[in-house]
Amino acid sequence: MRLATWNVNSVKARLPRLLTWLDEHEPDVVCLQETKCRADQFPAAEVEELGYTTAVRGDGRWNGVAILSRVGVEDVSTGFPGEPVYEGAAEEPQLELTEPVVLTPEARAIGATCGGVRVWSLYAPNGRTPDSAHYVYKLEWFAALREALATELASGAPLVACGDYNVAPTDDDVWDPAVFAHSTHVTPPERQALADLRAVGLHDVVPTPMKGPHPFTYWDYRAGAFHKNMGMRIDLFYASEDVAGRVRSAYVDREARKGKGPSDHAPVVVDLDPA
DNA sequence: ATGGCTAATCGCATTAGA
Repeated sequence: MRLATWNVNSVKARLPRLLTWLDEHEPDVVCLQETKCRADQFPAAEVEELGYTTAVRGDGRWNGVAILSRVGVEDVSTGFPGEPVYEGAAEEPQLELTEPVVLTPEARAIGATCGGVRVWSLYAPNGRTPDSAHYVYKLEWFAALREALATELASGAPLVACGDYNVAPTDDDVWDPAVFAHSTHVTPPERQALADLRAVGLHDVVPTPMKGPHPFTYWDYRAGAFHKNMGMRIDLFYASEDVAGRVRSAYVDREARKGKGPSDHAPVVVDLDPA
């Protein structure tokens, strides 16, 4: 069974590359993040032609997550209990004041059971700066995620929680720790949030880099960062113990970051032995 | 050759990404 996670940075802008990638790599399950489109605008028909059924969550602007599967999609959860609402959204001007503003959680998580594995596609809040409300929201989001996944893990079912975590687990997971000294993605509370997730029974399946010593998954579009391998490992594949024990291989497909019109993230691909 | 941002939006400038 082949699973993958990929922040595509707009599924519409990336659709030709996504379809080519699916055709070439033939994954059974793909978790997508930053689809940046409403659920009803997701190109479901195009991926269905390649044999995939879809579970999609998107509210139209930023964010957006999806699961593609050719081994079934059952028991879809559009989000998890306790998802925090980002209050900063309330500061945006409202054009229509006739109705009270109802804030809903952003489209950052979707779960489904695919081929007997509980799969979550996750897109953690960025955090922006460590002194921002968005950073507080990020930590709250991780805390709620931990509770939700702990509940699911208690059932004993095989589980995968993969996606763009927006946290580099160690200093080895950023190209230059000094550059991130006062930034999000590397602060002790963010790394503790990852440790708290591992503490409830999740294992970090670290992929093999296809080049260089670091399995980076993200490179900024600017300043030739990819060319210079100025990257970060922030797309993570967390798995329950039994799934982690079935991992035959895991790698970063940095080929998908090359060429014209790539996402700024590369897919992480994980092959599992049969249960 | 993998290159110096990119995508979406009530757009021609702003916001967000990380």
